[in-house]
Amino acid sequence: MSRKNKDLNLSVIKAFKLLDVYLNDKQEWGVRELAKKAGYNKTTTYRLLSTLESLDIIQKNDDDKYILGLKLFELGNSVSVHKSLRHYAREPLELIAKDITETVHFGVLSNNRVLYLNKAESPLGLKVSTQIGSYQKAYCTAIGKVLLAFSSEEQISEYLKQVKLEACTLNTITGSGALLEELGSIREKGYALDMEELELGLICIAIPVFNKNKKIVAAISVSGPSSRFKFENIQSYLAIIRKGAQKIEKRVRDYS
Amino acid sequence: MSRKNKDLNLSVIKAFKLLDVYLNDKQEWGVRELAKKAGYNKTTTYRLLSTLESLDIIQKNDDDKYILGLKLFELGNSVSVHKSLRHYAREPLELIAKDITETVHFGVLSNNRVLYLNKAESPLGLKVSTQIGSYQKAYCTAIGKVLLAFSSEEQISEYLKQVKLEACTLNTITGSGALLEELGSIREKGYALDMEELELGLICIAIPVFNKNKKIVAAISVSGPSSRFKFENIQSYLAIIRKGAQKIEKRVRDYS
DNA sequence: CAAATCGTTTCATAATACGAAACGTTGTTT
DNA sequence: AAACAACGTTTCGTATTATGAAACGATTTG
Repeated sequence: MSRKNKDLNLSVIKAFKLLDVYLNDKQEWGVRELAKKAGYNKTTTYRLLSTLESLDIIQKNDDDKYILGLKLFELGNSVSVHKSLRHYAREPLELIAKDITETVHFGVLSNNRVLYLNKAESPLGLKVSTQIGSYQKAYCTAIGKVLLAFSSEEQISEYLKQVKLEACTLNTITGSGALLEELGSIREKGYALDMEELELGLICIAIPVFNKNKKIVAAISVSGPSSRFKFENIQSYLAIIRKGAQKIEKRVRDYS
Repeated sequence: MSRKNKDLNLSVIKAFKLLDVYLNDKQEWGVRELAKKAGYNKTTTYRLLSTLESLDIIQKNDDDKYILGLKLFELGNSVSVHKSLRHYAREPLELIAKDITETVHFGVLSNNRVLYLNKAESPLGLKVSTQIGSYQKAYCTAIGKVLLAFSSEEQISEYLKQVKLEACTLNTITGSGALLEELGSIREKGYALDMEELELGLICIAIPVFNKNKKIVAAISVSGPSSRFKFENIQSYLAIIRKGAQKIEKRVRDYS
């Protein structure tokens, strides 16, 4: 292992790599399988897990499997970044979800991806279900495209430089020119659509949330299965979402 | 430093102790002040912070101060413990808060304390505001007393053995006998009141949430300033809260 | 009842975390 | 403008600690 720029604490990095495994796979692990997955010796893994357990970062469930602990829940809720945004959006999102009966998301751009800050789920059985705090590609989601569309030109060109537009479905926009055109169209219309560009059968509509300086601070999206999402409803959906967006905008006027 | 039962990874413990500081104090720190607060050498603290920063567990704000990072937000939202409870309670809490216009909390007992799993805040300016994921004393809060009251006899006597009933205000119940009597009264009435027992000027009312086996799984409380909380409203408050509790109970019938 | 698998412990060794001191910047005081 | 103070950051030799193969005891499985 070569010397890094700064000499970081390797044990700490290992500990968090273990936690990271929980984000990408299942939520309960034995020592040996987690060690294998993370690529560590089982003794090391055991000791790290024991340490994390002593801190309530990890805890054991009834089957003696290791799961993420409540201390992480506590720490996660103390993160101040975007805290007011998360908070202000909550009630309006709930009302939109209730009116439209589809899942509503609220997010911002963070490191070229959409970061979901909050959501309100559809009451129906068949629904989109995403994890708050998780990330998604921006270029093939309605919420991501609307966030990009109202970003500055520099941000958009930076995005196109850094992100590879890979096809997720046959509908995914994979050309820079086509995406720029789409973003222009979104700016004109004031909303974005995702017509099964991320996933087949999944349709979304999204609108921006601005601060008092007309700068975009976040976006709201509504997602549902193509079987329920009818074109004739889009205008009524938009009216409902805009009402929610306006409530949020009133509360985040000074956000930058 | 003497040898512990298990040899835990000290670096990992130190890293999380740093994060813990954020829970009890402010949310942005410089290296030296955080080192002083945590009791570590500034070089060690710097290296741990750098490590955590490389993992997005910590990030720097615009003033180059270290704050909790979005990776923690992501991890915290992935904690599976009580996840369904948190989720199911959300919309009903929002409706209660809207109807009563006071802050609503939803919590469980965890290690002899109340763990707040969710909340919905009062729309009013003067309001109670607690952090989701944080803890509070059980014996002097309405939500804690109702959770205790409907616990098993063993759990209650264990609680009394382990917890010291310290006075928070002049109204705090500090005697075991008096608390047992209060819990009995709560079981009879079906709800608990906190008449400024935790904090002067703060009044709460709480009711239990049961699963289909009539076992308590959580509780809902409504909290407000004594200036607004009138006795004549209690019955109407209870009706609203019970409606919300029933909605949650329908969804958590199988929770144990 | 033997074999396999689990979480856990041991121990000598190699790796790395450590802190005092120095460094380069920045903002403030004289 | 010079001196000072406080900050985050880097250096380097040393001492602490993390490491993993192997062994262990307990369950589970064939």
